[in-house]
Amino acid sequence: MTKVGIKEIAAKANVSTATVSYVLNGTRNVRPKTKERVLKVIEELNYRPNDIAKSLKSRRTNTIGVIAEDVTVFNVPEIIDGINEYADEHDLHIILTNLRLHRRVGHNYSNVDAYRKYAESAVSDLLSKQVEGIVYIGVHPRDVTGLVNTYGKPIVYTYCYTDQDVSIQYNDEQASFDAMQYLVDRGHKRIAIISGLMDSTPSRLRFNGYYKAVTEFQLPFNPQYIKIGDWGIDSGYQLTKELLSLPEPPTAVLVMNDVMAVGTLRAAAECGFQIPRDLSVVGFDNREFSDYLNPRITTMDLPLHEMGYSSMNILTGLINETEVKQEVQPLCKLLERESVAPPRQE
Amino acid sequence: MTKVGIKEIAAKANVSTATVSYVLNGTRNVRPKTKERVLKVIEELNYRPNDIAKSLKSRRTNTIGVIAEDVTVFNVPEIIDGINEYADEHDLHIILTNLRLHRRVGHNYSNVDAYRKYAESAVSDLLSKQVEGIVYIGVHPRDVTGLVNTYGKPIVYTYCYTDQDVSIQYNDEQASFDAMQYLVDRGHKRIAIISGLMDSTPSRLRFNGYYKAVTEFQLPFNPQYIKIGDWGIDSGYQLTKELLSLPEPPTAVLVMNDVMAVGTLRAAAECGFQIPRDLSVVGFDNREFSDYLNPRITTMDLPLHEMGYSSMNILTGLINETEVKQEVQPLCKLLERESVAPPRQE
DNA sequence: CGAAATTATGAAAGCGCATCCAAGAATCAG
DNA sequence: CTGATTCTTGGATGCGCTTTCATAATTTCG
Repeated sequence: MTKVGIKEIAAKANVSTATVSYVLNGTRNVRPKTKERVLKVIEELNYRPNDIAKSLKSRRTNTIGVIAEDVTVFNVPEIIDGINEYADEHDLHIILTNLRLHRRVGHNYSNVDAYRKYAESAVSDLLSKQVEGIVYIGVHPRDVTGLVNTYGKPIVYTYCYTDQDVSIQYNDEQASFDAMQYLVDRGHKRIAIISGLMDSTPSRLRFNGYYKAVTEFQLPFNPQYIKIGDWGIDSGYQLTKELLSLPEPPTAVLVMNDVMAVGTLRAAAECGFQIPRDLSVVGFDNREFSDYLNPRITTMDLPLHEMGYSSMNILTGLINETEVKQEVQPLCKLLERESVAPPRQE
Repeated sequence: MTKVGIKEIAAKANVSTATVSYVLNGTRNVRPKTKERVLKVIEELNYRPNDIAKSLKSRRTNTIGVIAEDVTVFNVPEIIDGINEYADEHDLHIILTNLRLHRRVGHNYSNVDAYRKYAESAVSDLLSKQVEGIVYIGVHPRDVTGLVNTYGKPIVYTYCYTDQDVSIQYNDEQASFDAMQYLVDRGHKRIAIISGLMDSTPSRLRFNGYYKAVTEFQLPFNPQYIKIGDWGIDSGYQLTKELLSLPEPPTAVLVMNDVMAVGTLRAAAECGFQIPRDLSVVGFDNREFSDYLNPRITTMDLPLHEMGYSSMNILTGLINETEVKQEVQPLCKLLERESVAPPRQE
């Protein structure tokens, strides 16, 4: 099985290498007879074009670099899947770089400097590989402004915020507002919120959505209904306990991720609050387990697939310098399940 | 920002392109003075080597193709992470192809022919990209013998079985036996099993482990304790109900995945069985949610990361034709949590 | 039927780099 | 100081392909 190239094909088919190239790529008209002859030899010799050589000459690799901060984090695979769908449709290849931040710098991603070196080295490798653009997938929707220099190659960030480059992120504020509206529609007025850490942009945006709803729907604004968690299960548990021991506990709580909502469920059970009868709960993220809990949690589904797909769409626009499409911000969608009911009559 | 190559460097540093190449790769001694001069120009011109050209000439791409049947399935990201760890350590790159079987052929992967074309096209693309080897990640640990022809390039399968090529899979039988041993050690004798579909190799292997334990520990063998589920939550629910309505219900049940175990929990709650007091449960897979349930499920953790890492290790051995290492079969590890207790005195 | 228009093919250059072959510069032994 | 030895550098080739420029084959049509 010796290496067979365009040259061998040409020789055996009695044509020039140019002709072989033309039939291979359909770049130029070739007489049907000649074409057939070449094709036959290609078949016989089981020829497979060498994309490396092709790329060197044509200066196109049809390859996109994808940098994921950590593929093991729940949101990432679905985003990658969206990227893949686009790639399949457009005959693009994906080189995946997994920064493995989780393992390398732990869970504190707030200090961008701590992992910039990994990101930069990843970008550098990708540029050497001649990718035509880069998609950067964060694991927390936080601010990564000025993270890496791509030396002119287009880059699109997703699942994180940046103001120097393009970034695709769902509408956090809207999602939060929508959840509130859903609760209000069912008659709730005393609605608490368990937020994530406030150093995170989406926490602030989601809080904005909450506050906007409070104002717009003229809900009672009770500072004690506002709790700041740390995204972890224990803080959900702890803060829910605080909420439920209030003289006038809320009838519903908006929890900024499903993990904390698990804590909420536990706390409610311990305090003798039945969900949703005594307390309605809306989560965020639509984690798989939210459907396995008892009750099944009503939660905000994130448009992850769309974010991946859309990132690629924008990116290829940048690459080909075609008309920059109007970016439509992907929207979250509330998944109705069992953790919300109207408030009890008092 | 015009393209700068080795040639421009050479010109500006007053050396030949050969010399530049030598300092770049350290392939040959270069006088420190010359070296420094070249390095300085490289710095100044912000030169970045072109891996495409490099690969064409050197005939090495340092690139491994990874084919995942579906990246959104729970086991895959962790395997990829293991692959990445190895790749990082050995300066290898990963081209990821996501077959997206989930979306393209639904959940029935038993008919290999249904998706062979996708696999073959993926392999073909990867070979054109001149990958040095391929890792194939299944989503069900099933038999994929003879799936694709790689035309001589090494391929390693993981999370699936094949007997024509190398495949890395954890020891299913052992895992099942270990779980049984754990239960027996705590005093259980009447142990039921809820298996997955029997068309799957691991189901059979795990059943073997169960049966081996029954024999070895001289447990009562009750055919009614053997239930065949379909991996889904409902079947776990249904079969547990059947188990619990037996005249002499089991004191423990080994459930072949955590999803079905969720059904077990629900059924037990409905039947007034308290877990673990009235029924001990051991799951499989260590899904994230198994730690969020009430009680937290004791489950078999799969060595996914190790499988990825190990696959790469074996694969690079194949590529470099070094001594083929003795394959050590990765082992599952029981995660003790709250769903197992000694049986009640009767 | 023959010249012009059209279509099909080839020869060769070169993408950016690694590396072989040879030669020049520096160093050393005596 | 000279020839032998070692260290350092360059010229040139080619990896497998695309593409330009030029030429040959075929068709069109007056």
